[in-house]
Amino acid sequence: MHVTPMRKQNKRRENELLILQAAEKVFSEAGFGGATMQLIADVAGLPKANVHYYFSTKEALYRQVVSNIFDVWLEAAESFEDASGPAEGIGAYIEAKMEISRTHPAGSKVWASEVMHGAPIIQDYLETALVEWTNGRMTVINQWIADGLMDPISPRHLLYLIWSSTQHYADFGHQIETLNDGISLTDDDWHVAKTAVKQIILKGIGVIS
Amino acid sequence: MHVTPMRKQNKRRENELLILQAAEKVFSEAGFGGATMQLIADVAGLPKANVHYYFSTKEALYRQVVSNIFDVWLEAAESFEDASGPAEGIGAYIEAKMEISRTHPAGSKVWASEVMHGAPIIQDYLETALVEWTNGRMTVINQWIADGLMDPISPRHLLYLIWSSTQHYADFGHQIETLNDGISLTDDDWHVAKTAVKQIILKGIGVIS
DNA sequence: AGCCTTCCTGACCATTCGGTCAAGAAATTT
DNA sequence: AAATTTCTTGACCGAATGGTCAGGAAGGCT
Repeated sequence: MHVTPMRKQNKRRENELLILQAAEKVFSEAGFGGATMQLIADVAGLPKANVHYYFSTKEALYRQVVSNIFDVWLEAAESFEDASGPAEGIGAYIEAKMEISRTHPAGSKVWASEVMHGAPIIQDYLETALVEWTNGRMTVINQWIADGLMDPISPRHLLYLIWSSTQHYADFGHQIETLNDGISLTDDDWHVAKTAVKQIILKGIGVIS
Repeated sequence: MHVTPMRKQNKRRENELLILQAAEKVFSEAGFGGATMQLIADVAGLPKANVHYYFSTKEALYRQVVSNIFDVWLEAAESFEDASGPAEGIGAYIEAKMEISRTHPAGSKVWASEVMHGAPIIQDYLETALVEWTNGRMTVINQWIADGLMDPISPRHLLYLIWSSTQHYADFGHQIETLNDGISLTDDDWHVAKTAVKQIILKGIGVIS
C-alpha cells in the first residue's frame, strides 16, 4: 500500500484547518474560558504541544476562529448588494443568514459568546468592519424608504431584528431542539422557519401583503 | 452612633442576595468557565470561604442564578394571559420583554450563555417549565388564528421571533452600543427600539396596518 | 549525500482554580 | 452566663491549565 507523502506546505495548511475546526467546536460548546487547549488538541487528534506550535496562545487561536466566522458572516451581506428593492434584497439576506445558522451554528455561537462577554478580543472588528458594513446597509435601506418601497422603519432596528431572529436558530438551537421534543429540525422544519421569519419581517415593513 | 445589630436571619438573606447579585454580574461577563469564585467573592465584598459557606459549589451558585432569571423571565408571560386579542397580548408581551432586556441584561446573558452551551446545568428547566409554558402560549395563539384575529403564522416561530428580537437588546447590548458610537441607549433610543420591534411584528402577523 | 528548515512531542513548570478545614467570633437559646 | 448554633476567615491542598523546551523525526534544497 502506497501513501503519498504529505508536502510541507499542505501539511501546515491541513493541520491549521484541523485545529481551527476543532477549536470552533470546542469554543462554541464551552466558551473561551471553559475551553481547554488539551481538549482542542484531542478533538483535532494532535498532541497539545503541536497545537501550540501552530498557534502560540489560546487567545491567538480564538482570535483566528472569530475572524473566520466574521468573514463567513459578511459574505451573506452580498445578498443586499445587487438587489433591485427591499423585497428581493432583504428577503435574500434573511434567506442567506438562515442558511448560515443552519450550516455554521458553531461559528455563530462563538461570535455571540464573544460579543455577549463584551467583545474583549475582537472589539476592533466591531468598531471598524461592522460599523462600516452597517452604515452602508442603513444607507441602502434609507434610500428604499425614500423611494417609497417600504415603510419608514428605523434601518438600525430592522437590521437588529434580522440578525437576532436568524441567528437565534443557531445560538439557541439547543433550546429550539428541546422544544421540538428533542428532535433536531428537519428540512421541512427549516423551510417553515425560514418562511415564517421572512413572511413576518417582509410584511412587517410593508414590502409584501 | 448606634448601629442595630444584624439579626441572623436577615444576615443570611442579605449575604445570599449580595453573592447572587455579584455572581450574576460575573457569570454574565465571563461565562461559567471564565468566572472565578474569587472574583465573585471580591465583587460581593466577602472572603471566598464565606461564599462557599452559603453556596457549597460553583455549580450550585450558578444554578441559583439561572433559576432566578427564569422566574423573572416567566413573569413577563403574564402579559399574555388577560389579553383580549393578539394586538394587546403580543404587544404587551413584547413590551414586557423589552423592559426586561433593559433592566435585567446580565440575567438574560447568563441564560443565553447557558442555553448556547447546551444547557448542561438547567436542561431540566427547559424540558419541563419552558415546554409547558410554550405549549400553553401556542394554544392561545392558535385560537387567535382560528378566530381570524391574526394571520396563520406558525405560533412556535412567532414566539422564537419575539424572544430573539427582544433579548437581542440585552445579549448583544455591547454590539448595539458599539454601533451607537459607543454610547449606551437613551430613553428615546429605547422607545424607538420598542416601537420598531412592535410595529414590525404586529404588522407582520396581520394585527395592525 | 549532507545540510537546513520545518515539524513533532513527551516531559516539565509556574500559576490558578474550586474546594476544604480548623479555629475562633458573634448571635441565639436555655 | 453557660451552652449551642450560626457565621467568618486565613491558610492550605490536589487537580488542572496555559505555556515552554529540548531533542528528535521528516521533508526539502544544493
